[in-house]
Amino acid sequence: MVELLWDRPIRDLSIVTIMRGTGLSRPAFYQYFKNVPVLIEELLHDLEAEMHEAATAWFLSEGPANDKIRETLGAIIAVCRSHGPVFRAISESAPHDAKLEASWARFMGSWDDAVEARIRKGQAEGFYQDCDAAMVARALNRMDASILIDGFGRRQQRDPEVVLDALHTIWSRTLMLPTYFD
Amino acid sequence: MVELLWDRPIRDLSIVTIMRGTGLSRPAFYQYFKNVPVLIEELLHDLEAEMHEAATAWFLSEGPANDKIRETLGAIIAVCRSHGPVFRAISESAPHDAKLEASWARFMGSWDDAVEARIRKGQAEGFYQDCDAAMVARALNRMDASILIDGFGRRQQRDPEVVLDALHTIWSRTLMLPTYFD
DNA sequence: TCCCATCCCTGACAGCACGTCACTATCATT
DNA sequence: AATGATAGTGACGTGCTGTCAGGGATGGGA
Repeated sequence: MVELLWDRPIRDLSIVTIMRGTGLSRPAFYQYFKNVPVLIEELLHDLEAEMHEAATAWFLSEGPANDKIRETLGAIIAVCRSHGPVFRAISESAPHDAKLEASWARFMGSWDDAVEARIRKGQAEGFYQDCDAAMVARALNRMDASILIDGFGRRQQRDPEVVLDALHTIWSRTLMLPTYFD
Repeated sequence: MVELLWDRPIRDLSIVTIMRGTGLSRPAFYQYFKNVPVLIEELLHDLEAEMHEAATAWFLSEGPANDKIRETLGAIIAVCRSHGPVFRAISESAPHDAKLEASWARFMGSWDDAVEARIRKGQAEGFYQDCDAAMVARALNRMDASILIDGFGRRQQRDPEVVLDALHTIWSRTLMLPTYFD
């Protein structure tokens, strides 16, 4: 099914098309998964650890850590380069299933909390500019999610360097005090 | 139907639920619209002019125009405060319909082009910082879309001032040379 | 007043995808 | 060889979509 997601839009993801690749019949699907949204939810769960691990560089850093921001964005991009279509499937399916919507909101919410906390820490230390940490964290996270899904959610992907540069530009100019630019 | 969108998630938007409010039967829907995605596409078309008009303050401005950025963001927020659910419906339905997906991509693409052009102009004039104008424009636009739909896409909306401050913070810090901050 | 043509609307139908269930085939164990 | 468990399927009911032939109401003309 993940193979399908690389080339097909979400609207082609019926249980028939999923099972077509397996040589099994449609009802066989229900012996392994409750339904498609639950399957997608499991894929999200599998990726959650990998994503959070990718972000530790900045989350656990001290000081302005502008290079850590770049490193973390790069690691996140790397995850999306190999699993982008899964994230696309999750975000596009979420509005159509209550449980998946809740899982996706919780996933994004945990990022919002972590980023907000790290921004507050940098502000308290005097390295980051003043701003509404909660709302800015939310906005930057939504930007990342949209751009990553847009750029790496299907087979033909964008140039990772270009995306990294753009995101890092926005993150660092928003957060860093000009003094602490590398 | 727009009334429905204020309170119901997109998954509740069947033709039966749409027609329930009209006192007419389900087939009557097809006398006025080809299908639901086409109806949504018409709503998008109606909003397109209003949105572009909201952004003229910055697009047509000269110089750094940091206040025009804020004014334009505020005007866009105002449109979303009254039509947010429509934008939510469009963005959430787009992946499930090829034509609507194309319309939505074209709509966002025209914003990307306009913002990119304005950034380039500011850079040429020496008021805006150097950056990949195309990719940064795309990222900022995706951020706006996500945050606006998230914040104003249903009845219970966020505080517009908080959203405006956060977005303006990110836009201005990303684009402005520190010299030209108001 | 009566007729009829036009338009708006509806009941009913076929198509499609989903989720379930009773049933079968296969295979390991005794 | 008999038995039990497990994997897999055909067939059914449901809900939604899009279409179509038919039924009323409305309004102009004889």
